[in-house]
This record gives sequence, structure tokens and C-alpha cells, in this order.
Amino acid sequence: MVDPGSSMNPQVERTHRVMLDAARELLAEHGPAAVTHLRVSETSGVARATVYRHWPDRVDILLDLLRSGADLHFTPPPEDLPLAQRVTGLLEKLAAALNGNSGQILTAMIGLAEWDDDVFAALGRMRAFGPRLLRDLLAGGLADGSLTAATDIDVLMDALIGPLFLKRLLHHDEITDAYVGDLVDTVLAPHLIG
Amino acid sequence: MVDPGSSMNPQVERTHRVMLDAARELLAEHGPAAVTHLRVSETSGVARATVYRHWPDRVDILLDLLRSGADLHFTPPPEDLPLAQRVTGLLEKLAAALNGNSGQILTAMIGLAEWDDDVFAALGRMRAFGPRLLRDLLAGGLADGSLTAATDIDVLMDALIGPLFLKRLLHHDEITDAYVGDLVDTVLAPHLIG
DNA sequence: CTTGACCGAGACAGACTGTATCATGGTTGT
DNA sequence: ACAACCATGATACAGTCTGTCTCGGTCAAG
Repeated sequence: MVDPGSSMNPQVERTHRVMLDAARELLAEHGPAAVTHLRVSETSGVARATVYRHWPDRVDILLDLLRSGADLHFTPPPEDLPLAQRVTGLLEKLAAALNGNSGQILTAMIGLAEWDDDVFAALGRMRAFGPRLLRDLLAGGLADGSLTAATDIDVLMDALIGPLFLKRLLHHDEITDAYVGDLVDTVLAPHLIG
Repeated sequence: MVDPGSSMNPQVERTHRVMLDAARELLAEHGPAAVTHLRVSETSGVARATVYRHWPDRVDILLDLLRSGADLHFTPPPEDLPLAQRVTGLLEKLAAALNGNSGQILTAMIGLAEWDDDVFAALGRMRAFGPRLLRDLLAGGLADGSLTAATDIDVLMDALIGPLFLKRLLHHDEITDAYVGDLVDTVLAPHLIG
């Protein structure tokens, strides 16, 4: 099997990228069921045998797509802003990711993860990045007294993130900054001090 | 094509039910990709041609499963309870549905709905039932003064339902009544009067 | 009992899957 | 520049799945 990660062979890297682009296009246009060796081969122009060489199993293509395509590790917002604004900024970044390509990849992966343990594990690894930052933010707010002492930050976090997923996955709505603002006003604001 | 809905033929009804049970088992065990005419035929013992006669297209089986399997229209809670308890009761019922078979069907459908308009439409029809009741509840609370006047009940509703979906779909966690209680305390309680 | 509708069984072409082989062309180190 | 190496392209192959059709048997209703 070919290893495009550690290998510096430009031929391998180029072929891999071309195929992965085709796979991403197939996923976006026709869903995960359409991401097969044959269709990746046809779409990319790369020989079918080569697709099998890079990813022996069909799900490997999707996992590769998940690793390469979902950029959900955000940079922490500036610390001099008040908590509400920092949370809002972070949620807006998450919303933007969900609105775009990452949302589509996530949707596919959530569907697959229900029955494929490998996909679920990969999803779990990725899931850790975004929310962790939010959790740190809320924990900091609890520590410095910005949040009321009795606040359950885990539930609060779910109440902030959950609606974004709900809107994107179930309702297929674009998540606007205005919506994020309303969400923070409704969910977070009552727990703020000052 | 066979019409088991209006037809009173017990033969048709029996065959249809046997096949649908097999399809449900396949979905639960191996996911929507496994729900094919061939495998439904093998699992149910019904001839392959018959499966095609009932559902010409593969997605029709899944849509039928969605209609028959996801019971998400709940009965309204008793009106003499305070708003918080009525909301809690409703959310607990939704949580129970998500924990059970309906959650699995929903997961599959959400994945398919991203790329199949028929599934999305069917999902939309079903989605209307549960939340509408919750929305009526919150609207009533706004009208009778249980909720603060400035409350955005649509966002509030998302903040109550979203976390349940998040936990079930992304985290694969069982949704406990305790969690629902914490959620209501964190999200709804600050907006209650009295 | 007769009629009509449904089911089971089998056949069929066409497409897809997974693997193997071998020649070709690009890549790397000397 | 050259040779050794390695990935790729092309092709072939059996096995499986898909979608459709036909025909004889079976069931339910009038």
C-alpha cells in the first residue's frame, strides 16, 4: 500500500491529491454512498487499480476525507474581550465551518459513525478540538467570576453547540451570525454576572 | 406496484410487514447501506422480485421505515402542571424516542437527507410533530406570563432540543432524565417568572 | 368455482467489486 | 546521465449485485 503521508514522492502526492479532490466532489454532490473506488477513478482520471492501492477499503477514503477536509481546530479568541464576545466569536467560527464543506463531511460521518466503529473513533478524535476551546472559555469564566457559580458548564456548552448542529443537520438552514447572537443572548447571558 | 396501505388483502399486509421487519433489523444492525432488495429478501425469506414489487427504489424502503418506525408525535402534557415540568416531560419523551429505535432511524435519515430531497421532505414532515408541541408550550408560557417577555421562544426551543440531538447523534450517549433536568434548569429556568 | 391479484422461482444482461498481471513512465541516488 | 526502483495505466478475470422479465402456483373475494 502507498503511503502519501511520509513519502516525499511528488508523483504519489499528486495522484493522492487528485483522487481526494474527486472524492470530496463526489461526497458533496452525491453523498457518501457515491464515494466508491470506481467513481473516484472515473472522476479523477486515475486508474481504478491505483485507487485501490491508496485505500484498500472504501471507508478509508472517507476517513481520509474527514482528516483532510474538516478543519475544526480554531484559534482561541483574544483574552481581553468579555466572555460573551469571546464565546460568540468561537461559535461564529464553528457555524461558518458547519455552513461550509465541513458540515457536509460531518453529516456524512455522523451517518456512518452509527454503524462503523472506525468512523466513530475518527469522529471522536476530531470532535475534541472545537468544543474543548469553548469548554476552556466557560471554565475560565467560572473561575474568574464572570459566570454564576452554580452554572453547569457542560450542559451550557451543549446548549450553545447543540442548536447549531440542529439547524445545520436537521433543518439544513444556514447558521447566521445573528442567530449565534440570539443564541448567546438567550442561553449564555442569563448566567453572566455584570 | 403493490399498495399495502389502502389494500385490505391480508396476504399483502403480511408480506409487507415481514419485509419491513427485516429491513428494520438490517438498518439497526448494519446501517442504511445494508437495506437493499437482496438483503431484505434474504433476511425476510420473501422472494427478491416481491421486494422490488413493493418498493421499486431502494430509498422507498427507508422512507417506509421512517414512516412506520419513528413515532415522534407525543401527547400534550397535563395543563395543570407548571411550565417547567411540562417542558421536562415533553423533552423526556423526545429523549426516550431518540435513545430507542427512532434515534437510529433518524440518524440514518439525516445522513440520507443531505443528498436526497425525498428523504429530506419526509424528514421535514416528521420533524414538525414533536417540536410543534414544545413550541406551543413555550408560546403559551409567553402568553400567560410564565416566561419573561423578551424571550425568543424559537431560539429557546432550539437550545432545549439541540443538545438532545447533539448527545445522541454526535456523542452516542444515552440521554438520561437527569440530563434533561439539568438542561431545563440551565436553559429554561432563567427565563421563568416566579 | 371462477376471477383477479399476489407470490415464488428462475433466467437474463448489465454493472460493480476486488484482485492480479505486466508494460510504461516518473523518481531517486549515484 | 544512468540504472534501479517504484507508482501508475491498462487489461483481464471471477464473483457478486442490480434491475427486469416470465411463468406457474397460491391466496382472497365475489
